[in-house]
Amino acid sequence: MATIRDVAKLAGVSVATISRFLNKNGYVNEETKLRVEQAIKTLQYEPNAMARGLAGRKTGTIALIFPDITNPFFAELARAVEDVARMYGYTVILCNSDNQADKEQTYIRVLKQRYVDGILFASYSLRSDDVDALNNEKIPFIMLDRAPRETSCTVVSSKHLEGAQQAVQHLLDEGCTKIAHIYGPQDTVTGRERFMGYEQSVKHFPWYSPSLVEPGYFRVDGGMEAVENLMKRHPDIDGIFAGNDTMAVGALKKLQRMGVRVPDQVALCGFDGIDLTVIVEPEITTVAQSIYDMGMLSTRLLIKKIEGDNSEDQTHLFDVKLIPRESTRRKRKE
Amino acid sequence: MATIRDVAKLAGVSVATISRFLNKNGYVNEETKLRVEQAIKTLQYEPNAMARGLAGRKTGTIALIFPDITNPFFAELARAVEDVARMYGYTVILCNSDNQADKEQTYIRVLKQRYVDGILFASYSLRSDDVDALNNEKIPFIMLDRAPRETSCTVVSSKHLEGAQQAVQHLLDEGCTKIAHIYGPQDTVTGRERFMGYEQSVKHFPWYSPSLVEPGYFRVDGGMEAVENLMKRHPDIDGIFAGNDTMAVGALKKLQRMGVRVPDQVALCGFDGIDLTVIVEPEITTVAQSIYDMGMLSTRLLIKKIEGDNSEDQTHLFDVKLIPRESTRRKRKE
DNA sequence: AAACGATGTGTAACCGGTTACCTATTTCAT
DNA sequence: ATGAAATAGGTAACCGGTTACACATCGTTT
Repeated sequence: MATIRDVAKLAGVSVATISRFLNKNGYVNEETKLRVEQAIKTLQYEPNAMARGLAGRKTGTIALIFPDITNPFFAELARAVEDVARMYGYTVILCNSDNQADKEQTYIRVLKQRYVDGILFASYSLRSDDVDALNNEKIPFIMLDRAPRETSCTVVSSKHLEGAQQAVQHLLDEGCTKIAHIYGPQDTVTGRERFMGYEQSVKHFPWYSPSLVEPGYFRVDGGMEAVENLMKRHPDIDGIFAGNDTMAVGALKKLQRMGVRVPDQVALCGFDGIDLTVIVEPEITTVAQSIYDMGMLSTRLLIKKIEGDNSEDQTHLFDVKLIPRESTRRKRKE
Repeated sequence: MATIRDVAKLAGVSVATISRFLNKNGYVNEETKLRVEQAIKTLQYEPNAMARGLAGRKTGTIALIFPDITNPFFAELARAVEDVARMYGYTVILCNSDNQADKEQTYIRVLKQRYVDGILFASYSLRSDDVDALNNEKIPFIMLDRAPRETSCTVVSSKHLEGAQQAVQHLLDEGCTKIAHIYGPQDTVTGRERFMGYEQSVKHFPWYSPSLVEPGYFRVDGGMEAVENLMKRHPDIDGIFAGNDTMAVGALKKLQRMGVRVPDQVALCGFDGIDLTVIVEPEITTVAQSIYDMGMLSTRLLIKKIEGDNSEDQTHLFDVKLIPRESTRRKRKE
């Protein structure tokens, strides 16, 4: 493989000129440019990213740390991140943390060694002091759906609380008179805020009871189990708001197995807007997040930071949108 | 950040000794080792991967090129690859090709620049001469489900043909008397071999007709459309073998919409064994590939190659396994 | 006693870029 | 006419590792 010195020799200039040409900084005469271009072409020269990284402390690499690529939500996010990164000439490193703090720590260490230019976090186990550490080391990073207390950093998230309220309101509008909630892990912002949204929307109703909520761990089987418990306690439930789509899918499955008709007997609404919701029958009403857009924005923000943007850290909140589908389309009482 | 020279100074030895210690090659006195260890700890020294890569031409990075991370099959594959890679101290770069040759070309160029140690291909647009080029440049790589003609390389794949035959046989065993096939892209090995398996299994039946097959493009909507066309042409179809699970899910959806009972009226079988098949109701019978295992094996093979294994290129064929589920559980005629 | 291999460590070149600093010429405003 | 600014490009140090080679010591073999 040709090196920059080979090119310099062939073009009859110094390496500095080649470097200036490549990086488009400093002055290079037009004629010289042509000669350099020619030399690069004949030698099929490709600058070595390793050397570049070492000398310039830029690797053109960003890391994406999240729980599990197998989860459709994160897969879509990853897709957006990779698309944008490629557009800007960056490469994406994939890190599955399984929400385990130690894995995350290892990743951070390894990524530092590898001089990644920035990190995108969509994982929940990060502690506040880890965030501080990153800040101190001046590694640009963005948090998705997670705002560490007290430390300033850029956060990209959705209006979970508002979305949850919309979901419950929608169920009420469809005529539901007793609405349960399957909630996600309460150590996540998403799980917590959606729970709160539900609670705030229903607590003033006479039918409300704390036994109308059940954990579902953001998983399909969790949703199934939750439904079973809920229906056992309250056979007269006629609406369920699941804290995410995965649990909603599980809920639907269990309801169908139990012979409960959706939406006539029980209406069901999820949260996230992943494709799974339109794959099942009936299709599930959901509060859609702009997953792809969130991925795009966070990547753009990260790259901006990497490339020297020093503006204040900000929290970006995305609107969510209720998408009514069959799982809540109830025949109205006249 | 501390460098190797800082460590050397503190430990009172030369950089060579530190390097030898770190890489466990060459002799280092036991007492010296202790001093070096101590120095590394006090300075919180982390070797710089960039410098290592430049000097040693090893980056500890492998790339995974496939169509789309959003596809559950590839997501699971990616998960396996990342898990194994992490175990061996490698980092995974994510590349979505969308099966576009130009994107793949760009990736290969970029990845070469970045000195990835090896590449895992699960994308289909690669041409034979591209493979040759990789071979010439001595970049270790593995192909998943794709054997380029004439060039030798390591391939990891499944017994698609056999699996397809199993699927059809299973439908026959369940009493189906007219079986259609929704096929995937014929420029993919997977699509082609499964089609062939179907054809070979049914062509000798009197009911067989070429109009019993319909393309579904490996997509949900493709599966839906295919079912519509098939049922229009042959309302008496009582079994469908879909070339992958995604299309099977689409087929199920359309059948349900059309009011066709699954499995009583039409039995349905997919291929791949992704989670989607147990999320829908009824759960879909499928020919499961060992997706995770395939990912693990190919990553192991790749890393072996990277670390100097020169043994002959081989083709590894995984067994597939039919998993009977509700979508084919028909009441037998006595 | 000489020769040899194993052990232990240091020196310095090298990997392939970037860039601070320097020199030289040309342009242009005062 | 003159000095500042813009243009053009070269030299060499530097990024932080790896490793070939040299050298020294010590135990073992012949």
